[in-house]
Amino acid sequence: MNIEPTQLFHLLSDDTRLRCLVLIALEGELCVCELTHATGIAQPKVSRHLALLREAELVQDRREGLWIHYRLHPALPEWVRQLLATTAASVRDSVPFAEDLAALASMPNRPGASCCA
Amino acid sequence: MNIEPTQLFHLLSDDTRLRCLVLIALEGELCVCELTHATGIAQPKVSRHLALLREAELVQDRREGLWIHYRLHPALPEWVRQLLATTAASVRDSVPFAEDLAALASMPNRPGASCCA
DNA sequence: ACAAGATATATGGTATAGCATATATTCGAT
DNA sequence: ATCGAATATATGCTATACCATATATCTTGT
Repeated sequence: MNIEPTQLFHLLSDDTRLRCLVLIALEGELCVCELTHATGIAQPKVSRHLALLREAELVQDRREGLWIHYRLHPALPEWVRQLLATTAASVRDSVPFAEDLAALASMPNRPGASCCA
Repeated sequence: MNIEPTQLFHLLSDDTRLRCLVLIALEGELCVCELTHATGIAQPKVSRHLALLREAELVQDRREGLWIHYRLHPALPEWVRQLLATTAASVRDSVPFAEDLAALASMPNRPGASCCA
């Protein structure tokens, strides 16, 4: 992937996209319903913004039955990965990110890897 | 300063602003005519974008005679400073940033600190 | 048939560009 | 000292392009 810096920053400049990306960066892999539940944002809106992140190859999707899981794209350049980590670490304790993480943690019936012991 | 992450990223998502910020981050302090010369962007355009960066307190200006020098704002949070450094380091060898740096280096009569021995 | 997710379209708001012009500061001449 | 010109930078104004939202609809898998 060979994203222009300005394009990267533009993708990060939207609330819906940044919240989803921070959650994905911190949790590793999340499906749309988890992102929707965590943020309280309408599903079509989440889906549309995830599509933009996917088209730019910032995230990669993986289907598993009904669910589609999103994770950071494996081919992400190191500086982008580092930038996302720095950002996620610095915002995870402030609104709305802390609330998103809390809502995600208390979500019942999560489909992802958080299933068993 | 207490900038919202999305606002920060929006400011970085414009070519003119990012080029100016990278130059300032790498050079320490630059005046408008240096930024104009280095980038080849029209002066009013540079000025207007610097004003946006100044209003967001990403940069600080200092008048010295005719010249107004811009530097990164001293009160910048550490993670923002780190993010800018990571970004600048990773783009400084690619277009258009490398050309900007070269044009700046070969600029005659620079007003800044590059004066005397 | 139902559930999860994706997409199309219309629309309203906002950012940007470009030109012209305004302000500030210095310098030279009288 | 004052006036005027020149240089550096900033700002009004307007047209335009872009982006995000919302609603409805479509697709895919069980």
